[in-house]
Amino acid sequence: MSASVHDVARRAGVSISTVSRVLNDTAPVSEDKRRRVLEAVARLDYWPNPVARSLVKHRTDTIGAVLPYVTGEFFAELLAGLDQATSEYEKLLLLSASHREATSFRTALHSLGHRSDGLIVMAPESTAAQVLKITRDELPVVFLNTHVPDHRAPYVNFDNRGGMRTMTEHLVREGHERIAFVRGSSGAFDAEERTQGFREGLGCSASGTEFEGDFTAASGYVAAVRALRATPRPTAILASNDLAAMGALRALTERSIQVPADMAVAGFDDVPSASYATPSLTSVHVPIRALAVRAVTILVEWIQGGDVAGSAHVEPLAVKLRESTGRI
Amino acid sequence: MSASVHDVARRAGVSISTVSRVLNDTAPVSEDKRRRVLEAVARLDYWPNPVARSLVKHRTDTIGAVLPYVTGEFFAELLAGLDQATSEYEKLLLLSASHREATSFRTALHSLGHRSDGLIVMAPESTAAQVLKITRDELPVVFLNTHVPDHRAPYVNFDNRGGMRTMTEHLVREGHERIAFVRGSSGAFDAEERTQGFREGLGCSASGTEFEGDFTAASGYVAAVRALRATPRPTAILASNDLAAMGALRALTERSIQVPADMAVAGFDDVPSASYATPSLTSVHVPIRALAVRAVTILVEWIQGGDVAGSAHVEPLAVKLRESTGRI
DNA sequence: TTTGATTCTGAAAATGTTTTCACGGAATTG
DNA sequence: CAATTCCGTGAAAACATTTTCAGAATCAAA
Repeated sequence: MSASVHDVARRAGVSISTVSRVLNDTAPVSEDKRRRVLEAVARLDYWPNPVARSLVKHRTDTIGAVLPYVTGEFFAELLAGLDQATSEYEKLLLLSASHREATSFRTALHSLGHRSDGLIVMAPESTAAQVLKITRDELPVVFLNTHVPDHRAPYVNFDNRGGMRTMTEHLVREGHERIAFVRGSSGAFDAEERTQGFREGLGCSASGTEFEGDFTAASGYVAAVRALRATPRPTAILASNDLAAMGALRALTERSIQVPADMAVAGFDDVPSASYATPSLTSVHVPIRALAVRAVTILVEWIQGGDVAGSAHVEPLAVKLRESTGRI
Repeated sequence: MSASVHDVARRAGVSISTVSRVLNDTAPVSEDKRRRVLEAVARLDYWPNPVARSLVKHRTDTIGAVLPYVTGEFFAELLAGLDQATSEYEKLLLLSASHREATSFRTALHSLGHRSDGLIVMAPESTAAQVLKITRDELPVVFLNTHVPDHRAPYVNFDNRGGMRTMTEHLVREGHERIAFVRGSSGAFDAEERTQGFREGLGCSASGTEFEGDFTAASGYVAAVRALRATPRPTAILASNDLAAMGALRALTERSIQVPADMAVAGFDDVPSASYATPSLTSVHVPIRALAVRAVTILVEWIQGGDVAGSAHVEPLAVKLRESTGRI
């Protein structure tokens, strides 16, 4: 068992209050005793127990993150942002992923509640109101890529709809009149928004065919195969995310369909490997890492007593053109 | 402020001990009082404060993970495994990444120490002894992909050397006599092992040229460019990980070098996107997700009092052949 | 010299739980 | 019927800190 304040106090010949005062620099202590305390701390290799500390200070120096899942490059980037920001603010990151159904979501929020000073919640398949009903304003919550219709809490989103609209408009402008669209997971807020954006972007000169999908490479593969069988055949495949686009790309290369000559392909997210695909993948760039940092920054400011009431950010997204849609 | 045991006890007209007994089912309580307690709990939406609980029980139901960084698909898979296993065991995951230098490593270990019941440590650039010197046997530590020369602690590794040796041998057998090798980060245990494996696999009939690298796509790109200039030109590029292999692949496609016809390419890790690259990437398959699960399982067993003294696992690795080395 | 402020210090309270202890009453045993 | 066991219960201790409170000592000002 490791040393406690009492051990340090005994060894230094002072009271535990004095030890605490030295360690936290919270009140003047005579030079003599300070030296003795410090020496005892070093000798015993004493580290204050953060649990006891949290109990009395009502502060855990920990930030909780509730995510739907953690696989894929998109989440790797997201986590990298969360990790970077939290460690910059000298906080720890308490992770609770794999939460898609409401019940596990609920328990996750509760067990993270007292263990962290605030939460970053990404719940594209849920809504902010449901989350806030559980935390009941007892805990700062900043939402990330989540629908917050009443703007009741700070959030950091990106323009799923606008990004996809811009991408679609670009394809139409490039002369594509029939575009196959691979949808994302049904029921997910961001997937719906992207689908909306696609429809808006089509305008009146182009027509779109939508295929089921769930953000996986497999779903993109299947959609591409089905798209190839359609008559007349579409000239472009636009997927709801890069992973699905990669799946589509694979289906096409396997069948020796030239990309972009015979079929253009585009994705969404612009994950790192999009630029390393062959052909490199045109995608809607989402600076998710920076957005995660931004969310943490807002949360930390809130925790430290700052006013973040109106902190709502919707990042505009731009298209990153690459080989898979031609005319690099 | 949320309700405490005292509030529940007062409302139910019992003592706090009784409330605790009902909630933890730790001693018989009369049916009448049990009902009243449960009703008060529901009414006040009471959730026991886990911090206070941890303080007295010396148990946090949290598992700490100390990682060198969190970017890339490899780490996404690793985290997915950690997350999956911890949530299965109803534990939380406390993450502390971005630790490569010894000093931040030290503070990370200390602050994770009292906040978690045990640690999963991946420190390829460090050694187990250094870590254990800090935790001083006060905390269960299971190592993942880390050098534990004295087998003093349980670890879950995979055969970096053997995997790379097998891959090299395969290339040699396929007729490659000059192979360019892209090294991983110097100083990292796994990088060194892979380099060793490459050298061993060459045998006497083939010759290898090694290029600097650091597990990034950029380093693979640069190495490939340099390899192309070498005379005589190598016929295969073998990278220390898939990301670097993707970078090499990119350099080659940009220069219209046919893969695998003009140049074979292979990687290590077999990340999900390796199978979606064009051409799909031959790689040494590392079941990192399953290995992470295994590490957590060992740790949890240890925490629950099991005997894990001899738990050392080194996963043998197999080569996954794909298009980038021909003869799928 | 007295007053008042300032500096330093330790005892004790507080944080929100679980667990130990002691005790009364009921049930069981001889 | 006495002795023993068992069940149900609340008071109090314990966990490892920080913080409040009050008191002692020192020092400056009047």
